[in-house]
Amino acid sequence: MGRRSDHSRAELSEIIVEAGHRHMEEVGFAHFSAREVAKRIGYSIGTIYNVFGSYDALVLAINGRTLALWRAHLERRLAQAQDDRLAEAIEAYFEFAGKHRHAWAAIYDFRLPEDMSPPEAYQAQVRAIFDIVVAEVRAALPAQRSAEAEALTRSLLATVHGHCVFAMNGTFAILGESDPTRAVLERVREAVGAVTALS
Amino acid sequence: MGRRSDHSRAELSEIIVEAGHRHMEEVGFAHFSAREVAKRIGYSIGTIYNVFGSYDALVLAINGRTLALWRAHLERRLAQAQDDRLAEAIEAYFEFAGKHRHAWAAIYDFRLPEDMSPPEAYQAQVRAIFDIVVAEVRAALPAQRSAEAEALTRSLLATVHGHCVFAMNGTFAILGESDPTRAVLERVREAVGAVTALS
DNA sequence: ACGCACAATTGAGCGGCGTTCAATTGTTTT
DNA sequence: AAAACAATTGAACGCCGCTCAATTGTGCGT
Repeated sequence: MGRRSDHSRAELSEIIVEAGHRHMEEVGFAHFSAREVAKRIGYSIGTIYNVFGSYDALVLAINGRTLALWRAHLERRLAQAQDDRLAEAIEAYFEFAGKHRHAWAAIYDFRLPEDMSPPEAYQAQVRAIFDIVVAEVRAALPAQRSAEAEALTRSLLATVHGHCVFAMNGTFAILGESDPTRAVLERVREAVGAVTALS
Repeated sequence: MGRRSDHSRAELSEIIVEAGHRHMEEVGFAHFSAREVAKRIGYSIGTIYNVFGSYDALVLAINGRTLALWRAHLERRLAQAQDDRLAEAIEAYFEFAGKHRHAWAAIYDFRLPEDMSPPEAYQAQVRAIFDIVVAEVRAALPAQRSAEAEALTRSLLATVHGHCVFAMNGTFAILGESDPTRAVLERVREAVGAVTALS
């Protein structure tokens, strides 16, 4: 058909995303380049564009893979969790961000044009992670208050995320915070405790 | 001396940062360009590099200006605050981010090389904003607990920041959160309340 | 008056980027 | 054998960050 190896679009898409993810992991969003991904898999730049159509779509696919890995990491850590599952989830959040700094940061560094929203598959990845955490928050809440689990989880995810961002981007270093996970665990316990307290 | 207008380096630096800030505000970090800044002020690209030395230093100067504007905004809103000063501070945080979306996001989109840390003047801007908030948090705490104000403020800033990020980047839209400031205000009240409660 | 050091400014040139698309190659189908 | 199809290429375009030898005007010493 074409020439050298002749993968189907679907196969190539996999290969590109995998190599792209590695490249992102190594150099970070600011130095990521579609041309370099092409070079690494031995294809030309044109092929990347035939498969993904645009730089944005390529980055979105790579970030989607990062989200999938993140979710897998979270599930693995929760599967082996003892009693304190919320603490385990928070540590898993920080651990993934720390182990995959560049790929993790790329999720937030990349923004698609203001008038577009991410494809459904990408949004589903976000919700999948959310759903895992909702289950843990709901389990930590009194049964008669479990209707509040989703709203509380959105807020607690944002809380954990904020601490993680400040830990990774140096803001906490500037401000003298040395133990971000302890701090955020306190915040989460207070929030859960506040719901539990008023029975 | 040179030619057209012959500003001193210090004057030019001001002019560049101002035009650069406007450009950043208009197009965002991803489409910001030093060449475009030069074009806008009627200078050549070379002059930008004579003054700032690198693209990174230029962006850092522009982000420093954004932080200064942010701090001024915060002070203005707190000066006209009624009773609930913490709520006012949170609203000011969100309001600035909303009014200056692109410039605000650029503070976090930009990362300097891993082995470098931001110049002291930049760090001072971050601490200046922190100090304003510390004063408010301390005022909300029982007198005998004010030693905890700084650690708590670091954590609460991260909490507010996380909610603001999710509000601005669409994560809250995906998850169905429609009132982020209400949510974060609850978290802040719980955290302050937890310190106040155990006398 | 003259020359000289100095400060400010230029812009062509380099390599790299995202993006496009006519051309090429090999496989299927007819 | 020819026509349709799928995969792949890479030169070309306009943009980017960055460098630096050359240029222009000012003020100062003599």
